[in-house]
Amino acid sequence: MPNRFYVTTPIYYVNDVPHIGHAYTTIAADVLARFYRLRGYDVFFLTGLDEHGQKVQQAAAKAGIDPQTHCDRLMPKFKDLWEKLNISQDGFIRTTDPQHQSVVQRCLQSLYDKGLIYQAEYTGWYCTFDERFWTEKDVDQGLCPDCRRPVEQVSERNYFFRMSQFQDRLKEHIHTHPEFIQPDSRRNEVLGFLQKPLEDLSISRPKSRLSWGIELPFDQDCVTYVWFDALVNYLSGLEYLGSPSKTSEFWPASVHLVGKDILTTHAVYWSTMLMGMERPLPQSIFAHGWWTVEGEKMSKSRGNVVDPNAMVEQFGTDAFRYFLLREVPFGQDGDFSLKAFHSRYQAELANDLGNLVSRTLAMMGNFTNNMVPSTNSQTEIALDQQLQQTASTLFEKIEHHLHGLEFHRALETIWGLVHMANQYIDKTAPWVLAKDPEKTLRLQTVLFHLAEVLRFLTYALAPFMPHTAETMKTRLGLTEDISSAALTNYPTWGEYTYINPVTKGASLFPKKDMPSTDESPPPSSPTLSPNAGKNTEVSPTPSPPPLAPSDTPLIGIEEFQKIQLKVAKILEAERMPKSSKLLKLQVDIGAERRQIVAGIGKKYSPEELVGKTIVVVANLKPAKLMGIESQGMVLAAGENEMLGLLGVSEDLPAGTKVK
RNA sequence: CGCGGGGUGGAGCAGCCUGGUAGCUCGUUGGGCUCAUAACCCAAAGGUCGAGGGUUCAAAUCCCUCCCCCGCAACCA
Repeated sequence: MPNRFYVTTPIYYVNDVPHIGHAYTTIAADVLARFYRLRGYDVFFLTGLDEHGQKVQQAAAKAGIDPQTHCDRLMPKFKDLWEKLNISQDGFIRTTDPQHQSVVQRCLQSLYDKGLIYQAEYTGWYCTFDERFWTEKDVDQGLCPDCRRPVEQVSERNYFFRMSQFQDRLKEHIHTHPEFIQPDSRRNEVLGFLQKPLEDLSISRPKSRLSWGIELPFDQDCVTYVWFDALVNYLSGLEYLGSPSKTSEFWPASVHLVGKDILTTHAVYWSTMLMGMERPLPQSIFAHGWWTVEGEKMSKSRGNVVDPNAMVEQFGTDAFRYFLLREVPFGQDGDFSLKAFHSRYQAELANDLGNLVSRTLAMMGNFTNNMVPSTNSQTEIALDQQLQQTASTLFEKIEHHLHGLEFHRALETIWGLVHMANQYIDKTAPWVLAKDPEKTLRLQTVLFHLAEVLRFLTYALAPFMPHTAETMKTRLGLTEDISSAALTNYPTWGEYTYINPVTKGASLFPKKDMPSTDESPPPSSPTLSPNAGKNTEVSPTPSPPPLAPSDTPLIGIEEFQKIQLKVAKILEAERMPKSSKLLKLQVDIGAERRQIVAGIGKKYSPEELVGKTIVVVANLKPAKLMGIESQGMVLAAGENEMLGLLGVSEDLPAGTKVK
């Protein structure tokens, strides 16, 4: 009976624009899947899309199409990207698949039948605009903490899953299964979360508020809430996308890869759901880190979201895959910078690996007529043994590192061999041997050793850089299959008989100029809706909803004239205590003096502001900010982040009207 | 005292849990080589391990205090 390996990515929210975060998880899963296939395991690799929920419903309504059509239109951006990134998923699930929906309903029904789902009245503060509930604590003076509109107290019928029942069992499980939640720091986080009493989980929404979802089998007025729908994909995908005979054999999953933001959901919600359904828990849930971009948090408003498509165009699929996994340990946060990418590309891919392949094959072309010679054991020396030794232990090490999801260490180890091969060439100096006819046997031995190293590297790289491995295989004239079950046993040094000529070919990784930063990718396709709300946590990096200009209604001139803008001079400025953003300003607006609190403290220091001439709204209703009254508002540019104050180009006196 | 992460040669990091010659990559400098994608190989220089105090025969590592940076939360009239 073959070993089995079942790996999943989260299902991504279809309304999101695919970015580096999505690519990261999926590439990692792909490497694992490819590696275990190579090792002869029976592998199932599942990824897909979460297509239900409010944001989809809204976006579709806005586009004037039905939600399913909307999803069908968006789906290819993910599927195409996975193709481009050489992702070898065995199943691509969509939560709108009818089969998925029926599995979800079956799960709901089984929990309901066991008395694990009950109905209750939920009362909370509801914001109609955001269409969401807030807790007592969130609500600020009767206003929605998000949009500052008034909230109202609303009660609605809801179904709850008795999650609280499983709290102790879950804690126990985590304690007795150290591998269950990884890395360790995350495990502690979850245990910390479980210190507090666990509440029951709301799993339904009335159709009146949300219709785009899966109907509860026991109440046609409700749909199930996103989490229940989404998490069940890990079971349902197996059931109808996997080969039927294998369904039961693949569960429990070997590893769920998730972003750190959705760890609790998986570790707690999903685990307790499985307990309720009397299914075994996954062997492990691994939470990886997040990427910043050039040192900054990735966000749409900053416009620094990395489009994987653009990276692939610039550096190629394999280089992108390599960089993501090599740059940062999988459990940690990392920074994506073009400079770092370029530097690794140049040094490690072009110079170390690419050049190794190139110089080796060139020597075979020059000295042995493009053939791999055979070794002559009599001429072997300690140096050769050392190389053999390192190559022969390579796969054990890779397997060890991949078992712990230490992709970067696996790659580091592979590059250790690359490095050693380059040293070997230098020390053996084949070009010197080639000049001396008496050294022909030794030359052949050296070149044979180099061929073997390249053959081993080909296998080792196959899961990480499938295309490169394929090219190397062709160049070396290998006849072996490097895609599946080829490493059921690790390769043995010297076992392979080279019969085909080698071909040098073009550079594996041609040198590149440092790409200019302003060569940013074009904005995403106009059919994409910019919505990605907070309830889309199945995707690794939910983005804040950006402003949609088209939503802003036009106003007439008379309305604009209600706003009284004036030129003002800053007299004093000081920081508000305990606030990083707020500054308290005293400004002169001609006739009077005003105190204004402004959120510009990140960009400006109080000292540099004094004496500046700015523009303020003079007739804004006063408000209190952190206890201090603000009698107006300064005008500044920028979306989420304040980028600059508005001034006037002429030196105008304070109080001048602006229109 | 809101939560968390971090401060180690020019840059980016490892080491810290389980005290005992401070390590890696890049960069710099010098050298070697000419098979190769001006690539490769060797060597050297460069560090009060944020500050102070404590424990110890011994502290980057353990304990206390302080300073600074970065996320999150709050704040953005």
